[in-house]
Amino acid sequence: MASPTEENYLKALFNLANSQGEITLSELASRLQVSLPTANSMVKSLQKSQWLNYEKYKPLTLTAEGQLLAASIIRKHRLTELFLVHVMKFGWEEVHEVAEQIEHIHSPKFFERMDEMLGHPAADPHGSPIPGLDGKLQQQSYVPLSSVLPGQKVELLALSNSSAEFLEFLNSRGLSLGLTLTVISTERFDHSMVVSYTDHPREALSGKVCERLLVCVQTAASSAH
Amino acid sequence: MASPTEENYLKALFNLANSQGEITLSELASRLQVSLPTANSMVKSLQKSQWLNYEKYKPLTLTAEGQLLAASIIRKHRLTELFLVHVMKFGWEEVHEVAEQIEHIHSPKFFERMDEMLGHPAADPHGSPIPGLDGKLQQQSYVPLSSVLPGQKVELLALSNSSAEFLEFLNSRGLSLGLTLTVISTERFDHSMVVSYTDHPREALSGKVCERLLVCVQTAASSAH
DNA sequence: TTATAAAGTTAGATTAATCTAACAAATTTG
DNA sequence: CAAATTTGTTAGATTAATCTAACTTTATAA
Repeated sequence: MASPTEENYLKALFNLANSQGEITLSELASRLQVSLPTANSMVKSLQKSQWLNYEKYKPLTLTAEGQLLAASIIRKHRLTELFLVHVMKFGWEEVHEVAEQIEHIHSPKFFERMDEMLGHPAADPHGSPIPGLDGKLQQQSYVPLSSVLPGQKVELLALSNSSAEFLEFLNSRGLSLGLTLTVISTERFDHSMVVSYTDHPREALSGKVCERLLVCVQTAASSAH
Repeated sequence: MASPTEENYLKALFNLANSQGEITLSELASRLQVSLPTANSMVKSLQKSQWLNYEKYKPLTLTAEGQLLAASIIRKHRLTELFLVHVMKFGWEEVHEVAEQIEHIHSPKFFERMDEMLGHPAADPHGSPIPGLDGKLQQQSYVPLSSVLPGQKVELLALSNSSAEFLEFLNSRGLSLGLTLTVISTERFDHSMVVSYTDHPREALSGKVCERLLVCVQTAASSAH
């Protein structure tokens, strides 16, 4: 069984692999704020546990087992964040630190209950996908509202940034997650957009705002039921 | 800050002090399933952190600080158990192991939210009191039903043992926590009792059962509102 | 293409938590 | 009260996770 420390290394390796592709030891060390020799010796021990492929001076890659384990920790982290926000009424800014601790709890049932209580969500409040129990990441299908063309209907599913001020602004416009928006027009010169939604037939949103609203474009398949 | 290991030692010391009074090193070691030298060296390190009074060959006592810290961990443990049962629908038998892990989470808000969601409970499902934020244990006012005199009205608040069979038995008699019972008579020879409660004007309970039902005798103060 | 810089490795030390073996103090008991 | 037993202590080793210092390999660049 992996120690919390090992789990943190696996998580970092997984995240680096999914953004950079190749992982170097220095990247790993700086991500985890440890010295190179520390990362080096941990890498050797993760190899011994069969979670990592390691050869001297070569880039690092997770084994299939390592990927599965890493994904399960990220799944626990993201479920926890959602649970804290939706069930325990935490603010989005407050959840990360606690989730970093709770992700290391060993109890399949605990996290499956969270998942049930949340209705099997596919993404956390920041729009990051939640790996399934099989360790597979659903490909992230969110796009910023700013990239949507006029006439399209989209569902507001996440925010790329959730400062208190931004949330207040959204509240003041009656914007909340889950809402369906229709893009009416876009302004080429400042990238602002006019959209319509419940009780708001014409609302203008600045380019900055539109970049931060993550939406899912509704296809025939996703809007049918 | 205390490590999870140190927290477990403090918890054990607190519990031993509250049941045995004097704590010996061997009791501590056997409670925690570690060797005597291990307990000995940890005891010295707890002393250095000012949580424990220690002198060679003398019994162990927690400092005021140590008691406060220990109580806060027990508070987190018991709140977690209740939260798992009442909010997350765990069975009583399943909660202990998870609570042993979650009690080490550092997040005042997390546990205060649990406390709120549970309505500031004073005792866990086994009848053990939950220390307040000040580290004080409400004096446990539960007594076994077997020690209650005929004619008295009591409230069933906890069980001293909650095996699946016992819970099933209670269900079959319509007995549940929170119920008000009136003791009709006791049998001196086998310690069985006859009690009455909702829809059960005369129910005989064996001495064994009566010992396991923890009740609070209703005073004028506690039954008025 | 060789010199310098960056990245990676090895060696050796430290701290926390654990162990066994050996010894010492305190307590129990014949 | 002295012998035997229990309890507590010290010494020394181990493992995980970390560090600094010194060195080597790979990459960059003049």
